[in-house]
Amino acid sequence: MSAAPTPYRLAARRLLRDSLFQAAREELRKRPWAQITMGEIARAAGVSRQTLYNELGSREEFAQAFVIGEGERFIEAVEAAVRANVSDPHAALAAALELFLSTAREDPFVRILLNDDGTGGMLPFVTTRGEGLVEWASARIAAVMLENWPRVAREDAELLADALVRLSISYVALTRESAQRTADAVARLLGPYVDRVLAGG
Amino acid sequence: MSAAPTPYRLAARRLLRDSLFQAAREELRKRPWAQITMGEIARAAGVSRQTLYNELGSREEFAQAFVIGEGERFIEAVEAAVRANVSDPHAALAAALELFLSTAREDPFVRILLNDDGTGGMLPFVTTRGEGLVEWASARIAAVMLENWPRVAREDAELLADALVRLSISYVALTRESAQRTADAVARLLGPYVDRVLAGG
DNA sequence: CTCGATATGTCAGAAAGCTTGACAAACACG
DNA sequence: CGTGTTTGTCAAGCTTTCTGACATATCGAG
Repeated sequence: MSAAPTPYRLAARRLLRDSLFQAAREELRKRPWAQITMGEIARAAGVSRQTLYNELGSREEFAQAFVIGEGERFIEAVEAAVRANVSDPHAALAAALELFLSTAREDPFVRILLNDDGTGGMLPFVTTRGEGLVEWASARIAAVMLENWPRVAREDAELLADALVRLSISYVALTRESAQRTADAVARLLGPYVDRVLAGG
Repeated sequence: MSAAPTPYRLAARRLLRDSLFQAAREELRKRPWAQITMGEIARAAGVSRQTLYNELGSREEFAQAFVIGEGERFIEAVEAAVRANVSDPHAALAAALELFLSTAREDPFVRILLNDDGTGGMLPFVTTRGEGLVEWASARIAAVMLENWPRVAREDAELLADALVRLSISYVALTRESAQRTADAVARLLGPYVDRVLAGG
């Protein structure tokens, strides 16, 4: 059926997607999402409109994939924070969340997201239309948990990861306290559950 | 006729060439040039043999292009050294040469070149078959000279650059003294000529 | 509300690039 | 000297991208 694509093919594919996302990123610096045309993105990437549709499906799918792509920048740091605190799960939780919150707030793209006045921005793609993003991020988080704490049941890890991702998004969107205090608070909140699942049930 | 290629097309082209060069680089770590097949390079890059030939022409042309590609790593540092010494051309000359010699000697690929026992290595492609390399490098050097010292005549810059490139290659291939002393010596040797052409005649 | 303009999503056909299998010529080795 | 490998090239087949066109949906102006 689908034979394994050669290394070069894979790289070319990634290059294409990256070019399109890069183009979108640059357009987003100039005007909000609603005012950016699929055709403009394609043209800015130096590619035909059809190619964009072939690769990303639709405007909706493009936006979701784009948001997930932006998330890559954060998830790696988060995963590293977890791995650096394998011996102390509570600390890992707090560190990862704190790292995420503090770096996200300084990120140019996140700032654009937060500046959304509700008319034509990309905010829906991390909230109401954010299924893809949440699924993707929580799968990554659950994976890193299972990798580092093998005694945790898959179901438990997935629930925890899902909740964490949702809380993280919420706290980025609407900050009450410092990243530090927020992270500690969430760590206290979820600590008991963590202890329970770590004990194996 | 040849319409301007779009950004993505250019990037894809570069990706292809880079993949092929990368593959060659890795093969060269295992065995000498003469024992490496065009087919092996293509396969290692995940591309068909035909594509390699379409892109690079022939084994000979591939080797020349490859050597020039490796040269990119050095020429940038050299150009930077020149730009950092615009006010003192003698110092620029010495600094650039010294930088080139000392970094080149530590470079993995250059070491492979120097280990050539004469049977089947790539050494010819920087010496007897090095027209492409010398032309390319001296054009780059001449360009950076003309850019920084506009009073110099094109012809004079080209002669100087050509000689410098040839001397550089020779000194890398066959070192007598430290990079420092060699660079100073060459700077003394060519200093008078530099003064003359800088004076505009 | 309707009209006109623009954007989305899709399609078929042309063009470009990559792959495959084959081949003659050159070369290398035993 | 012959056998096997490599080089360089070709044609045919696929895949991907481009182009122009189209129906449909959406938005703004009058």
